[in-house]
Amino acid sequence: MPRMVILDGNSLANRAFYALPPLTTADGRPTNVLHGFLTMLFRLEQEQHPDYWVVAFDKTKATVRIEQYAGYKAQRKETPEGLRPQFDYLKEILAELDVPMLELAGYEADDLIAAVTKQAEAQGMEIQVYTGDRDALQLISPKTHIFLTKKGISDVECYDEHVLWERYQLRPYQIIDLKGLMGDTSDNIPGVPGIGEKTALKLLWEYETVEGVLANADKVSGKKLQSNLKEYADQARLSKTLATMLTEVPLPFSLDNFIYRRPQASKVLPVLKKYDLKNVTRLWQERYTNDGETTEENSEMVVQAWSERELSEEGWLTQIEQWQTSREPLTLACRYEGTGLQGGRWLEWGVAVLGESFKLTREEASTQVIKAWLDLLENDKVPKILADSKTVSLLLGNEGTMLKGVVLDLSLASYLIQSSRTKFAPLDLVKEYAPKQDVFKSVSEEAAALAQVATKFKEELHTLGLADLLHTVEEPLSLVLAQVERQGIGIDVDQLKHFGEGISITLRQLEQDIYALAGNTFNINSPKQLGTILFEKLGLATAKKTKTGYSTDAETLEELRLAHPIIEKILDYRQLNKLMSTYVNGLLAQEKNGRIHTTFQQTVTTTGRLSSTEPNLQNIPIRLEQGRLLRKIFHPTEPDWVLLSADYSQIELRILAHYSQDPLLCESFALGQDVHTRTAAEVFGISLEDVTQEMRRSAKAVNFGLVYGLTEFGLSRDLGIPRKESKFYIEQYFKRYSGVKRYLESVVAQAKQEGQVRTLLNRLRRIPELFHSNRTQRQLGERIAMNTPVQGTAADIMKLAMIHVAEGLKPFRAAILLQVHDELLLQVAPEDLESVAGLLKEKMENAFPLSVPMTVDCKVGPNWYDMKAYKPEE
DNA sequence: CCCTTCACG
DNA sequence: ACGTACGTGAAGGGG
Repeated sequence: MPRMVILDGNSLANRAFYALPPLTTADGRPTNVLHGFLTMLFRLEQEQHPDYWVVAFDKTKATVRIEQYAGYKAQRKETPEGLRPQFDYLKEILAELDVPMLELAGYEADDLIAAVTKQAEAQGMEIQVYTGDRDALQLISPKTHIFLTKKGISDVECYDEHVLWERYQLRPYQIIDLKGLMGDTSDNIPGVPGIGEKTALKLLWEYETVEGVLANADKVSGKKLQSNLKEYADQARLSKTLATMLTEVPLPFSLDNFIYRRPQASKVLPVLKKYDLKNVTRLWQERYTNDGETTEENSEMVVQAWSERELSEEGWLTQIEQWQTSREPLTLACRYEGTGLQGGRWLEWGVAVLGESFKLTREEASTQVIKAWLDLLENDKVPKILADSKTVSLLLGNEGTMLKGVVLDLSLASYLIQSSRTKFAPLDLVKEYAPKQDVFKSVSEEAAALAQVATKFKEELHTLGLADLLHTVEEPLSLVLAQVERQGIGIDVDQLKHFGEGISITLRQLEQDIYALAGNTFNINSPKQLGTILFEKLGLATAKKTKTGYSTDAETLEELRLAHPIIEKILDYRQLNKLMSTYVNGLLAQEKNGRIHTTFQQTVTTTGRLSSTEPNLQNIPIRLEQGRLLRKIFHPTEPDWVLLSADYSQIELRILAHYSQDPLLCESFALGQDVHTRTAAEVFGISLEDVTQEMRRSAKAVNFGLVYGLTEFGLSRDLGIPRKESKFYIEQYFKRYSGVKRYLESVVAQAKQEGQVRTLLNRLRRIPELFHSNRTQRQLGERIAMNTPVQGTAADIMKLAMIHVAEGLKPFRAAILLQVHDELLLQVAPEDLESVAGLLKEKMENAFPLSVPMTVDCKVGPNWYDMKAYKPEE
């Protein structure tokens, strides 16, 4: 099917103008719109390969709509100074690019777009409309998709009938009714007073159209609303008319004028140069020179439409029966409501296998078919491929169903292949190999597409040596995480509220004190207002750092502590306010039945660590006593059980020792010494007994810095010492620990050669920063190269340990509650405490033996605050 | 929506 | 001369 891409020139130019900083040529002509528009154009051309394309522009004189309504667009501001000339520049460039343009006296871009869309549809084309204007959603059809700019300009979001329905529960034709009711201030479409988006949607869900709403004005709830609907009925109908895009535009030529022609360098490069468009030129060259075209065409796949088979009830039962024994992998797509534990419930399944696809809908299937289907999901002999299996298994769990037999989780696979990715939804995964795929028309098409890219993912996993990591670590771990999330941790709501009340009282007092000291009230939480008070009103020492104003962070304030009594109050206030808003209120908002269930993200970090959200339970305060007290509210979910924690001691330094094989560092761990004291002794050239607390503190900071990629700046800031001194420490360190030095240098060297680093379990991180044009970025790249193998290996080992622990826990009354990077928190029945602690220590220490010993320390207590060291018997 | 600040490993 | 420690998530302000 030929593909037509239509761009709304005015809307996109406006977007670009406001989204981008005011760039200019050397002689001062504005060019930000050119940058934005052309970047988007090139990207779209590369990803979509249009067969036809056109940019539509307004030709505003005496539009048809002004005849209908004098106020139309009356409110619209004059085209801003910097934007107007850019339309001419843009048209000049588009002409050189051989991109067809369309404008017609008396019509807006909108109407031209509608008209072209209609013609193109009639000729059986697939149409994509790019615009920032939501009005265009009315054009959506099975053949027409709308790409709305999100933030900025080149980031777009594809809307089809399904997406529209999911967002608004509206059909495309209702978009004009929506506008009719709520109006549009930017076009000065009045709508009905008092009706915004929320109300308009509610009315349309009930009565479908403006006419339907007006006819039922008596029935709607709310007196004011009723009278407004009656009073402004005509205005609503007029607004709807104004919002309707005109399709009956006399287009003077055929669509053949819009056939895509490949731009020619001889014409394009001069005009890009004329407007100083360096970045755009670079994009152009990447796209059209050095045979980018051919290699890309070769690697790009197109998803085939698999035949979709409809099954009768009998058909389903026999088919499921066959799948139960065929051993053929089923690729599954699941549509659901809610999110995992939060009210997750499946609605539809897509199944793809052997070139055929199927759709199972909850509403339509008989109970018998559903039962057979769920049995199939629970059969671990039936191999399954799907994306984000953790969420799917959690939502199935809500209704007592298990998901077993997952042999490939595509989201996790994609994360290992490209850990810097941020999107892992099915469509994003498919687009990775089939960039032309913009949308799934059905859940069965989704499954078929996933099945086809699954092959590519498997190839890629093997090429990169990541299959083992996926199958032996990430996939089994996702099952463990699902259990942990469902389990949740116990929390004492009353105690938390009480804690919050205490804080509130102090907070109110501090607030009053601060206002008194400042001489007036202001918003203490606003760095901007606070900066004004401190540095202008009170005239405190000129701010140390600025970026978008005065810096008021704790580090800056700490230096001003003695300068004014208000500083200390503000620091206290900040600390307590953080506790109150993030922790007290944040946790209370998440509590359900005395428990909190976090979500562990397994595809977020670039190093392989987990992250925790909604709420984040990996950053519960511990460093300061005031915050640490909060840990009292976390307790086991079972009465009389206890919390058991186990944390790796110095795991990252041990990994560094293993990698570097530095004799001193290895010896230190082999002998079970305090590694910071030993480091101090080496750096200061004294015996262990002579190391002071101060020296140990310095050495500890050096050790800390090592894993981050040590810098003089960082160390001097951390220890509050001059750069000279930190430089000295680092030199001394590397003199004694020359193996560490050699190792770190070799990691960086290898990373620069390969553009990537790996962890012990082969986890991969690419480091484009190493080749960045900016020196700071390149240095960051070097630190990443030093840090990632260490941090990532620690993550690998912990993940492996979690899998072994979860397995070993089965005979016992115990459960994992949390993972905090180098710590596991469990709850255990007292009678199993000793066995479980022994098991925990054993599994964690031996998860992946290194050339230096691993040490795990256990603690036990009734809550997460009152934890006492616990040594299980051997 | 981006920035600042601050909580953790 | 510049600007930096590595990896995260949440809340609040303000454009």
